[in-house]
Amino acid sequence: MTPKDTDRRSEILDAAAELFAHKGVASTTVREIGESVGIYAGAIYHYFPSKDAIVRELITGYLETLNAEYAAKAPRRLAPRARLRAVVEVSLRTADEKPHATQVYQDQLRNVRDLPEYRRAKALADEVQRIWLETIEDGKAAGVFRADISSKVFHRFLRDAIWLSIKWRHSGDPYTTEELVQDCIAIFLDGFAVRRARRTRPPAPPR
Amino acid sequence: MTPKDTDRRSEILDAAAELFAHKGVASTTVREIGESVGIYAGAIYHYFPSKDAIVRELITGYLETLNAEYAAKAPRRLAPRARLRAVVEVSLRTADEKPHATQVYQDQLRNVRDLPEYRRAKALADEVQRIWLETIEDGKAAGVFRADISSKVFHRFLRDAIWLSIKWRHSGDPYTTEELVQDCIAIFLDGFAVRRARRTRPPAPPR
DNA sequence: GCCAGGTTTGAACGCTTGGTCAAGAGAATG
DNA sequence: CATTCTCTTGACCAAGCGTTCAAACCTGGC
Repeated sequence: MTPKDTDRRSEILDAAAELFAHKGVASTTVREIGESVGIYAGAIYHYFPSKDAIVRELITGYLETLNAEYAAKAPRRLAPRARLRAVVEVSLRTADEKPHATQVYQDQLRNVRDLPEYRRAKALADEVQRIWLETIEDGKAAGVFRADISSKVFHRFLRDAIWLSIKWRHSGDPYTTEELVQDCIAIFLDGFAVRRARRTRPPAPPR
Repeated sequence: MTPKDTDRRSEILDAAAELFAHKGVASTTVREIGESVGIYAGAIYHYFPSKDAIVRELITGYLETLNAEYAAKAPRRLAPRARLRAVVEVSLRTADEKPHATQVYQDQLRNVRDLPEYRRAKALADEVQRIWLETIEDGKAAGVFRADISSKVFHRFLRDAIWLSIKWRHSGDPYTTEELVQDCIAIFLDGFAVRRARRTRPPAPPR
């Protein structure tokens, strides 16, 4: 039976991602990964040098595609609001297509970001953040985003809301990614309050 | 040396919370907890029947104070916008005062919510969610929140943004909790876009 | 000085873990 | 049929885990 040959590797990667996402990296054993692919644990070490190498490849791969997508779909030439929308859309779509890797990334990066083996992952994560902040700052400079709220705070709120959406979206959901993007932009840019008159602080006091 | 006597128990609880929050429950050993209190691992079992009992007590205690605070500071008689603000403020303040327990709660509850030992924790978590949703629904009914965005989605975005703020706030931050509450409400209710004219969808199409 | 009882020790137990490895299975090639 | 090579097996570590427990330690009251 050799319908898939070099596929074993990615089969292991997928199975590991699912298990890691579902019950955490630390409490997933190499034996479980093997079991869910239908091989013994020892065979896994034919494809990967260690359990941690699997985790690392998952995280790095995820961040690479994310960055590539940002570059392709959210170039700087877009107007800030459109670019932010594109960034949000790419983030949500990637989370939707690779939910397991996304989750592993969130759960793990904080614990390992200072380890030398993860230097590349950290660099990629920094680049992701750079793009977000650049988009927000450009929008402020253009006068379309509020200058009275810290870019970092806004970035973190928005990023966390997006990243965590994978935890509550389940596959059989009729709520599409497109709708989610729509609602996300609606809430974060225009607010959840019904618009009657000006309600709170005046926009962008000069300072 | 007996300045604190029955305090041993809470000393263990605090030390465990800090370790759990910092490196995860699974990869924190009972020996480490003991070490950080200055006793041997065995002695911990004089106060707690198991490691899991410590986790459970942390989570349950956190959810209890959170619910009590909601009841005290965000009663239903408040107007929806004020009540939502109060809920946000209580959540952020509790996260600020008990950052470790908050983090353990976030990291763990998803993994254990169906275990019978955690029935009480699950009930408390459900009550927390009930209060959030009630506040949002009341606001929609009163016409001050947008009816064109799902309450669940808004709740989840806001909740996740708040819960995760503890991950990026560090103790020496000059950014106060009061400011954070302010910015949080500003973003989520009024939006990050500068208000010029109506920008996107009309408010609350009847349906 | 002595006792009683809560508290701590320190070693041990049973078990699981990530990782290793010599041996072999299986197919493809010649 | 023999050779070669990739992939898999299954037993095997050493290390580390949560937990247990008899024995020792303290400390306050008599």
